[in-house]
Amino acid sequence: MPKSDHRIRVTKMLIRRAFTEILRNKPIQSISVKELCETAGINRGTFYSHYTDIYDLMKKMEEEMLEDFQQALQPLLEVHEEDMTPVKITAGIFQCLKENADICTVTLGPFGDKEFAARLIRIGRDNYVESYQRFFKGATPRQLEYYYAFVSAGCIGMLERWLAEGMHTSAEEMADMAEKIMMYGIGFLRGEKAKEEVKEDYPV
Amino acid sequence: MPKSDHRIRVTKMLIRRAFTEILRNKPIQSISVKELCETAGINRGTFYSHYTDIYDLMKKMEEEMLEDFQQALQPLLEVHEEDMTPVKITAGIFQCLKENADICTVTLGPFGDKEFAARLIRIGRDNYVESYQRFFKGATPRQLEYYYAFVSAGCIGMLERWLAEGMHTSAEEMADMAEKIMMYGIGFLRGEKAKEEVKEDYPV
DNA sequence: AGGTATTTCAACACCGTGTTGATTATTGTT
DNA sequence: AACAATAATCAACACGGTGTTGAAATACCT
Repeated sequence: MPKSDHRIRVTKMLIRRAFTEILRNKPIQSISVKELCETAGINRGTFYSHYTDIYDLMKKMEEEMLEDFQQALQPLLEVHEEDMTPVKITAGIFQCLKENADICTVTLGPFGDKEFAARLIRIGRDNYVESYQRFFKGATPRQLEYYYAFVSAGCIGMLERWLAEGMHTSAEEMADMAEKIMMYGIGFLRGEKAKEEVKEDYPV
Repeated sequence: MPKSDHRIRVTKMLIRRAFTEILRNKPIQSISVKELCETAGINRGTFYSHYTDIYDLMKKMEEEMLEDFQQALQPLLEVHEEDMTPVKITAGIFQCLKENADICTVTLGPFGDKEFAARLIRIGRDNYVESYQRFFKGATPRQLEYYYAFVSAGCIGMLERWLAEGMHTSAEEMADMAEKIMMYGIGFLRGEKAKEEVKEDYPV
């Protein structure tokens, strides 16, 4: 039982390369299987033996990226050492997305898939929300809900802008900005005077 | 020259009603003109005399919604009285979207159009950014850029959640939450202790 | 080299598309 | 009420992409 045939890997690679290639100048809804196979240089029947349609292809590509993402996130969250600050975790996330930039730029781009961003958010959600929940006992569940909705979407928004600008800023700097905005809101633009007041209350 | 034929308005109404109806349980990419016309109860040729395809229909619907949106926003931004607080403006925005809920729920929903949300953001952008720019002289342009990317996407995220939950929370409360998160970040969950420190610095 | 798995190729019926021209129905105007 | 103009309907059409088939060719792994 050969778990990975060389031909299959080549074929999938060709398909995916052609897919991201086409997706650069054309929205996904106007990509046909025929066109994809022509630019990939493979037979149309071969495509159908791996995917059911274009959207199935996209879903599967996203799936694999998310697995990478989760795998990269795991060690960051497990290590409970004192030098594992929230900023480092966030930086790790940015770094991971930078490494999968080819997929992320299209799937998070203007023609991208909203559901993908939503799933990206959900992964972080479970890990963060409970520590927030436990900590901010004064806050209502609804407030927590909306706070999370805001900051998660906000991070994605920052991420999209980052990818759109070619990721010139370092992952660490991005993480630092994201962290500060989440912590201090607009105070982020005024420096970090409020930092010390909040620091000791923040859950690790 | 009859500027508005009764038949046309009826037809368009039927089309749009059927469109939002179908969009409730199915992504836009799998909606065919044929299916749309059948549920709308009109001839397929009639559709093509008004729109070129499904996406053209969506774009035109969004267009009209955005005009409404901009019109509703205008008076809020023009009035420079002291009782026109940022919260009231934001509340006005939420209220406007609530009134166009039928379109917004689908176009901002999981199967919605990313570009629509992006345009919604851009409308507010020009108005807000310059006042931020003028005020936060210490901040770099890039920081401003990313701050705006974060909070605009954050507001949309909150909005999506709001629409998804049936808009039970009042527009004012939503606006208040959004405002506080933008201002104080996670401090929002801890009450408003930091409020006074920042207030006098915030641009009207 | 062997048998197996994958890709290729041509062909097929099927369905939605976008357009056409003729016909019918509805509108605003006189 | 009668008119011309406009809009909606209908049937029909060519076109192109879809998804599947079976046989032949090719590449893989041991």
